[in-house]
Formats: sequence, structure tokens, C-alpha cells
Amino acid sequence: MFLSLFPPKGRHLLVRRLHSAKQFTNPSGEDILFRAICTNLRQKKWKFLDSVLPSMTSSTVCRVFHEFRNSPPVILEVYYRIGGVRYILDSLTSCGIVIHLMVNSKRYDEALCLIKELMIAKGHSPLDVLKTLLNSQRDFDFSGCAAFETLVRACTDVGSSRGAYEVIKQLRMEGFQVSVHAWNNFLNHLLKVGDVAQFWRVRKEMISYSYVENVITFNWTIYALCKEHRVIEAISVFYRMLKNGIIPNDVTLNMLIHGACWIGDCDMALKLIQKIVIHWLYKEGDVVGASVLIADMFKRNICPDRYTYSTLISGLFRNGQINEALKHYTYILEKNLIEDAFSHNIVINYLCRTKNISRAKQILCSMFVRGLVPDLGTYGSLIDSYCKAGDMENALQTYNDMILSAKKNPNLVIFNSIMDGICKEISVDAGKAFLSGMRDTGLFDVITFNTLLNSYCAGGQVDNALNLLASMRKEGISFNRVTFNIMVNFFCKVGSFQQAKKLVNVMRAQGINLDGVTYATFITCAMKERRGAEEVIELHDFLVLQGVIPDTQIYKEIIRPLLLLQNEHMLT
DNA sequence: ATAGGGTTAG
Repeated sequence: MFLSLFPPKGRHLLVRRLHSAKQFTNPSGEDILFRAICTNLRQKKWKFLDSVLPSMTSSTVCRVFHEFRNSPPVILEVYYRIGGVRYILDSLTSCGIVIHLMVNSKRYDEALCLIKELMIAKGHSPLDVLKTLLNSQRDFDFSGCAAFETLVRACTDVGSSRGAYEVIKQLRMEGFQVSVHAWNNFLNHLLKVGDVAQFWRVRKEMISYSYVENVITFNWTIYALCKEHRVIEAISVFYRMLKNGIIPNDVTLNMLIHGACWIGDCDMALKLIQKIVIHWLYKEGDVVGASVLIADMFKRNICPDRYTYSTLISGLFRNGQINEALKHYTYILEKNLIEDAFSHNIVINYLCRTKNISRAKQILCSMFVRGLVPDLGTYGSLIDSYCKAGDMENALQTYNDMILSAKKNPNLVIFNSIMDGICKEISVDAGKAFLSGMRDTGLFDVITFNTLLNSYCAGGQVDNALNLLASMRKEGISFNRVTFNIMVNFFCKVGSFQQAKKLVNVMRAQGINLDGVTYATFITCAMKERRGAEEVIELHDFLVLQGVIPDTQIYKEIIRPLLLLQNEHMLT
């Protein structure tokens, strides 16, 4: 088999030389191998690679890539034949070439994978990878920003907001213009991880570079304002959008409805639904060419859809307008406007949150009756509420029903719910075993680890907690705010406020902002520890200086009285 | 590309 791969002439000699190349990794051996590979590749004799694979080092691969740098198909073929990442991971140059080629041939997922491996398995920083990509772009005449933008995406995928930002900044310094698309993706990521403050900074920066916002940018802006309950401003952004000649779409409309529900103005939401988005525009009178735009929206069939109604119902529940919510739910049931499980899930989830699991189960049954298949969200809500109620038996029963009767495979969220239930209701060791099962399925994330970490901390198992943190790092799972909050809580609870403060510094250095939970953790622990007023206030000052917005309730109930007391003291 | 439900921390 080995022999048939060689050209007949001189076959014997080549095999012998190859054989010695295998045994003695001297430079000439590698040279012979390299030349043999090149000759065979030029003749498109791919199978030759398979046979010499055991003798190929990453430096040979790198030389081959360099040799064929102007023949992308050859390099990609070699890359796949040698089995992908592991043979080239040691050589940043090879990786740079392959990433560019993958992106140019629109194999984004594979490029993403390779970049992530470089960062996770090899520990290269995002800026290291960028440098490599810039070098190979220069050395091999690649063009465009697509490879760099894939790197940004890889950073956000592994949870490194800071890495993504650094890459974008560095690219700017190198004179590259990242696309609006890439900025939008990054903005989306910041909203996803809940870093609204950073969202605003990045958006401002993007505009300061005179990027033209498109409909997606505007939609994210409206969404961010709605999330912060700044609906009036969201509406004014909507107007600005019209003025800029950017036609809002159904997503824009649904986001505004979302915002209206958040501030409890469901009437406004309803009006938006009835598209009264016209009367109202004319009344404001400041919209140039509104009629044209609105006519266009009509043409594009922007009307209430499944998102609209589920957004509204969910908003009503959140505002405590239960009857209103149920009224709309019944309405869409009667009118047969429901196409999927979503609206049912919202009701089920409300019932679960209010510990009405039996009624939630009734809705599940009614879904079957209506011929509507419950989805993972339906089961997820039920399973989680059983777990939270400490009823692992029913949680696992529902889990089995889902798999056996509904033939649905659990997803990450459901695994995480069960993980939490197991840790809290069974044992942390059982949780650890469950994690290894999750690892086997490839479904685990930072939440999974946080859940187990929290259990270790709650049980005072410091060594296990630290080991878990180390393995997170090894597997490329970035710590998030919750990870830090768990550790801060641990240190505060054992009275090591100094350690907890050190952690806060690490958080800040990693670009993770503190939040109300961090604040509440410090202050409530200090109170429980019966620390003196002076120390508690000092902690408060420290946190405020770190940029945290104090939790309103804690500030009112604890800090303000302490400050008043201190003032009185100073006066007397 | 973007929007609705379900997972971790006080």
C-alpha cells in the first residue's frame, strides 16, 4: 500500500530515505520528506500525505504551506487530510495562513474553531492572534477585514469582551476599517452579557469614527434604551431613524413594544400594535416624509406577529397585570394566532415562578390537546421549577418524559437547571459527576461551572473550588461577573474582605464591571459579621470608587442610616 | 446579522 503511492522510478531509494527520515529527525531527513510531499502535492497525489503523516512535524507542515501559499485549494486539502488543527497549532504562521484561507472560502465556523483553539489550548492572547493574522495578510497578500472580524467573533464567543475590544482598537490603529456588521455584532454581544454601560461607550466610539448606523445598529440602540426603561428616548431614536431615512422593520416595532411594556405602559404597547407607530407620527409633526416610510412599512407587511404578542403578554405578567395578560393569552388562543409554544411558555413560566406548578402542568396538557408540541422552553420551565422547589423526583420524571415521550434532547439550559438542582438537593459530588456527563455531551458553559463552584464555596470546599477555577481556565471558559461574585461572596463570608477586594481589582483589570450583587454581597456580609460602621462605610466608598451603582434597597436601609449616625456623632 | 420563554451570584 505504501509502495503504490510512489512513482515507479527510484521508488526503492525514496522509501529507504523516508524510512531513515522517520528514524532520525535530522534536517536532511526533513528536507527529503518536504520535497517528496511537494512533488506529490503538485501532482495532486493527496494520498501520499496519509502515508507520511507519522513523520510530519509541524515545521514541515509550515514549510509546505509556505511553498503552496499561492494555491489555496492545495493548502486546505492538506489541512483537512492531515486531520486539521492539531498538526498546525504549534505554528502560528501556518494557522494565520489557514485562517485567512478559510475565511476567504467562507468556512467561517472552521476558522472560528481554529482561532478558539489558538487562544484556549495554546493560550495565545487575542492580540497575539491578530498580530499573526496581520503578518500573514502582509506576507501572503490576503485582503479585507473578514479574518480579523472572525477573530472578534471568536473573542466574544469565548466570553472575552475585552479581547474583542482590544482587537477592534488595534485594527483601527493599524489603519483598518472594521465593518458596521462587526461593530453591530460586538454591540449585540455586550447587550447579551448585560454590559449596557460598555454598550453605550462602544456605540459612541463607533459613531465618533463616523460610521453610518444601519437598521441593525438602530434596533440595538432602541433595545438597549428599552432595557434601561428609557422608552421615551427609545422613541426619539426611532424618529431619528426615520429622519435618517432608515426604514424601521418589524423587529424595531417589537423592541418598542418591549420597552413600552417594561415601563408598564401596556396601552402604548397596544397602540403600537394597532399601528396607531401613523397617527402618532403625524401628531408629532416632525417626521419628514413619514407617510412614505409608513407606506413602505405596510408594503413590507409589518404587522403584529408572534413576537409582538408574546412580548406584550410577558410584559403584562412582569408588571403584575395578570388578568390583562391572561386576557390577551385567551384572545390569541381563540383567534388561533399561536403558531408555536412561546406564548404558552410565558404563561407556564409565570405560573412556575409563582409556585403554581400544577396549573402550569395543566397548560402543558392543554398544549397536547391543541396539537401543539411543547418545546425545550416548556420543559425547561417545568424542570427548573421542580428543581427549585426541591422536588428532584418530579424534575427528573419531567426530564424523562421530555426525552422518552416528546423525543426531545435536553439542551444546555435544561442541563444547567438540573445541575443546580443536583448540587443543592442531592450533593455537590453528584453535581461533579453530572458535570463529567455534561462534558461528554460537549454541552457545558460558564453557568455550569459557576453552579458547581457556588456549591463548593457554600460547602467550604476551597481546594475543590480553586481546582475548578483552574480547569475553567484550561478549557477556555472565561470567568464572568457571576463567577467573581461567587468568589467575592465566599471571601466575604469567611471574613476575608481584603481578599474579596483583591478580587474586585482582578475583575476590573479584566474589564468586568461590578454590579448591584457585588455591592450587596460586600455590605450584607459586613453587617452579618458585625463590622463597625466605619468599616462598612469604607467598603461602600471603595465599591463606589470602583464604579458600582449601589443597590438601592441596601443603600437606603443600611448605608444611609449609618452615614446619618456618623454625622450626628461628628456634630456632638 | 437584530426581537419573545427557560439556567448561575446577594
